[in-house]
Amino acid sequence: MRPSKRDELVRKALEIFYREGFHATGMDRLAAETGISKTTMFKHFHSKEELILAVLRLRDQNFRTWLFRRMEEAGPPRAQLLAMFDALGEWFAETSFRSCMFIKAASEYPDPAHPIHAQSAEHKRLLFRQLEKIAGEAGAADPKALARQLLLLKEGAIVTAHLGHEIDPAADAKAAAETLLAAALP
Amino acid sequence: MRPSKRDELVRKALEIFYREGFHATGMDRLAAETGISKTTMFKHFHSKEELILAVLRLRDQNFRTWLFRRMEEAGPPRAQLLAMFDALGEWFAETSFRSCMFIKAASEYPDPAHPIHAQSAEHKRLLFRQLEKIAGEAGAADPKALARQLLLLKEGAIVTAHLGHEIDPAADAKAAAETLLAAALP
DNA sequence: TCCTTGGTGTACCGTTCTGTTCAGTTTGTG
DNA sequence: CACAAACTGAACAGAACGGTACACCAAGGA
Repeated sequence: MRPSKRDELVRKALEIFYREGFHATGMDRLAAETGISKTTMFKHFHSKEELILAVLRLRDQNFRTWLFRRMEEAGPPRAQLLAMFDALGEWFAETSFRSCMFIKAASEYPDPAHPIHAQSAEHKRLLFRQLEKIAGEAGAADPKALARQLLLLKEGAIVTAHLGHEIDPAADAKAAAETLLAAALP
Repeated sequence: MRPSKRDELVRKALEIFYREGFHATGMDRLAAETGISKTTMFKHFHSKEELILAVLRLRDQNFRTWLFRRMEEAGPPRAQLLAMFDALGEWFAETSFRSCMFIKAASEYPDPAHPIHAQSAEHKRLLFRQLEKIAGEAGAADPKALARQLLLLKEGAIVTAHLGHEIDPAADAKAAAETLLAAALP
């Protein structure tokens, strides 16, 4: 039962930060909504920034696990790449969807040298690595280039789903991805 | 000389909000950095939110004027669509580049019903309309669909340029756009 | 000349921010 | 039972937050 409060705090803080934003959520409100005393919060994390970094680590784990699992279930590499957009579509359809936590974090901490910004960038790099690997397995002549293009569609779809007027950005992205795959795969 | 202070305030606030973020920039700091007294600021805008909305209106004007001019200079419709990504590349290369102001605004005001969020969405819709028009002139069978796909690449490139590790997201987006255009145009 | 309009400077209001202090209470384990 | 670790509530700093009050100044037009 040792680190349960800590984990509980990070999990609940993730929800609240994701819903309300980082600067807009004070530590007092966090304590009130989680039911965890401020004293305990600051015993586990010496600053709000440390807590945010822990939240982003958890989000990175959860998101990559979820997405990669969904992709793997699709079978062959080419289908895996397309399955990413089906997974995105399900995510966008959730009522709790509020864009990508890392895009939001980078928006609120725009200085690239800031730890929160840097850690958000790291998440994107990990996604790229995995996509590059699958693109290679699919037989792409330039797996890096294909991965970069597919990720552009992914980020664009996320932003558009949050901000745009479009009905189904995930479907648009998938259609575009099919065109790109047709051109990049043998 | 009548409304010069007001315009000056909006212009300078735009810079600072863009660089630092909305929540992170207080009205006191805004007054200090612009040299305009807080009294005057609150005489022109009755709240911080009103000022932000004025800033976003200015940004929308500036950005659309700049981008559409760059595209028009490229000549025929197909070249115009591709020229968008060249313009993005120049923007990303500026040292002051810090992502898209509207994506950031929507990140900090995540509730879609919030005026700031809604106005940011309106900017994206105006971009879509223009792209749809050009896609139609270029002879696309489905101009709406093509415009949506190209905008996904644009948003993705912006986010990646700000957050990612990639060297030249604008070039990646342009390459992908060429593939999409080849498939969508006669 | 007078009077409006736009701007200034400074002090202030109540609230909220991150972070701390301290005395006291639970809780699992030897 | 005893002990240490974890946790709590409430109060408190000091700064920053959005926003206001008030007295004053400069310029332009009637």
